[in-house]
Amino acid sequence: MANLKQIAAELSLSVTTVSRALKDGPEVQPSTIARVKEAAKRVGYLPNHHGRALKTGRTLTLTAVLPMETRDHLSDLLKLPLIEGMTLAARKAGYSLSIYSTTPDDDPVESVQRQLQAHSTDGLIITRLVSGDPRVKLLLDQRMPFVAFGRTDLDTAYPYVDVDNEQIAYEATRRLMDKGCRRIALQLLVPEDQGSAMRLSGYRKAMAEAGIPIDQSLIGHGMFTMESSAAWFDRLLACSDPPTGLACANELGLLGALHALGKRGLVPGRDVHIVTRDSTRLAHFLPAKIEVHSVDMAAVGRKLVEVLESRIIDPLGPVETILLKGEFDPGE
Amino acid sequence: MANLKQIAAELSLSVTTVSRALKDGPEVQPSTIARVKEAAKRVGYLPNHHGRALKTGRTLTLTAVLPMETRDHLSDLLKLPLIEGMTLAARKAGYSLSIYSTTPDDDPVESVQRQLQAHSTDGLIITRLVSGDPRVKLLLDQRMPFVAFGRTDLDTAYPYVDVDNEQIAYEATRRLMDKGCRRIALQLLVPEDQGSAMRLSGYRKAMAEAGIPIDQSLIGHGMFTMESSAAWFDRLLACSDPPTGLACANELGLLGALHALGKRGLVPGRDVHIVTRDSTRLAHFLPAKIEVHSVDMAAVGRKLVEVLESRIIDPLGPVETILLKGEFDPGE
DNA sequence: AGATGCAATCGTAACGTTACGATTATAAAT
DNA sequence: ATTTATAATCGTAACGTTACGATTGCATCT
Repeated sequence: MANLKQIAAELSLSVTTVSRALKDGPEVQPSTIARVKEAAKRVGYLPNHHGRALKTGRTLTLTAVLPMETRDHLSDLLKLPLIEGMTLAARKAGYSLSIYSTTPDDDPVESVQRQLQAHSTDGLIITRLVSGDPRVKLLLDQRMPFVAFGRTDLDTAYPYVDVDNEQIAYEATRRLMDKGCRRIALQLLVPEDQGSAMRLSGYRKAMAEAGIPIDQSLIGHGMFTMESSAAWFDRLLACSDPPTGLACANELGLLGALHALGKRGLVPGRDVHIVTRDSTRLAHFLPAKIEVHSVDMAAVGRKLVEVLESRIIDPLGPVETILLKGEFDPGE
Repeated sequence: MANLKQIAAELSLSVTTVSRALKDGPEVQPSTIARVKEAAKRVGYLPNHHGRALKTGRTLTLTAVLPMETRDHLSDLLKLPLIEGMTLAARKAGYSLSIYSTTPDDDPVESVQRQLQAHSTDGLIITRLVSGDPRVKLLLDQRMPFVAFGRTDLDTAYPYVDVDNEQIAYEATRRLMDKGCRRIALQLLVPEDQGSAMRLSGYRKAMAEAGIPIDQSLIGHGMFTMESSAAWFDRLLACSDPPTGLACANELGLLGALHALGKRGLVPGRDVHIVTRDSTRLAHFLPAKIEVHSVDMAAVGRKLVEVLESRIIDPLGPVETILLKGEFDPGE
């Protein structure tokens, strides 16, 4: 296979000059640069990744640690555009992207540690942060460039990309108000989760602006199945003053809501208005009229790589944090 | 960071001996091996990927070339378990997996070529083979270990993993017959596609066994949207002797069929029986009674890696080809 | 003429690893 | 006591690259 040595021999140059010529070194004569580049192209030279990595310490590889969702495959819908966004952005920046899938019984800290020590990556993308995530501290300590998808409750600054849950919930609530709803149900996932807290805050803000008092019974937590979701919405619709606007937490929540409505013969878009999150695909195929507020996951992937890249280039630079806004899908 | 040199210095041994001890070389005294391993563990030694790759020529990296589906995001459902299967199997075998996403305007041959020449991977997984796929020839010529997901019409032998479309269509047809259907509609994607040809063959076989003549009007091609799919099924249902069994090509096809049925007030499972492919998720959430015949994509991913691995270990060994069967999802 | 500066190129060493032949020490055989 | 075999360890080179100081040639200035 072609390498610098061969090109050097062929042109009676030193390896050094060839190396420099290929990166347009200012010390090399323009005519020599041209000759070298021509020869490199002719013999199909591509730099050897490992020789370079060994010498420079840069691997031109990024690694994304992604948890496998064996339990809830619906949320996977979001993961694929994320992967696509990351891989393409990485490629554009000259990196290749390695995917490290973790199973539920993998120790997340250990999986990060292994990546660190094998020196096989220039930067890490971590996802699914937990409260006080130990990986953040570990990576900061070791000075391994990284970026997190999501925030957690740490007082140290670290680079992350996250979805602006507050804005999303605010806009969803406002949209339901625009449809005339005043009693609006908000479905959340885990109350202790940072994202859910932000969503609640956005909801509260919209309600306060409209001068509508908060009814705690319209705020629900912890529905992870369609069944439990349906049961909750069913209970709400059964009460004396039922909600006329529903903000679903995700796709499962939407299906639960539809189920509950169907049971009572209520029609979405007429009797009740629904806004849901990140369910473009499903909502698109359902006959019901549903508004979808979603985040461009491919953009999240791109941003993750961009932040990580700038982190690698300048590890001591300002800590970038990015919040991505959601948008309503255009109506049909 | 810990390396062989440091361990050697600490134990007053040569780098060679340490290197050998860590791989249980028979030339090293057992007591020395123990000492070395203890020291390695203590200082947190992990072999440097690039030093090793440079010396041995093996990178311990596999690369999967995956096309991005900007057009039809539904089929993506199948890709995520595929990725998960591949990454986990790769990890188990001591490899890391790199994802190379290609956009529709990437030249597939060039993308493979780049991987080849950068010497940055031990093996390639290629997908979406086209008729007479030039990549197969290229990779065989260059002796780069690879495995394909899917078959194509080449007379040269090459390793692949594929889905047994013939068996799947056969079983789907049989299942509909078991429900009492005799007029069975078969929806296919692209007629010139190898997979569709095999499906047709499986359908024909089942029909022949049951002594039912083939009605060409019940075999449909090339529906890539829900709308066109709905239109086709609608036309079928409108005719004088409509089908009572529908075999849908994929999720879009299923949605089209349901749409057509709903329009005429027909109920799946009562008036018409439906079998569809790889739509577990969607079918699970729809109220309609639908049978789903699906292939375990995580298993496909695992098999791809396993075949590729054995290819790397023994490039001149027998060419493995694997056909994976589909299965009906268990009823509720 | 000799010194000075600059442009262009070269040579050596190093990154961390492994392959392989050389070397030493120890025990067994003559 | 000398040879021979064996076990254990060492030293050197190499994989392909890049960093850096050294070297060469040539024009310019005093």
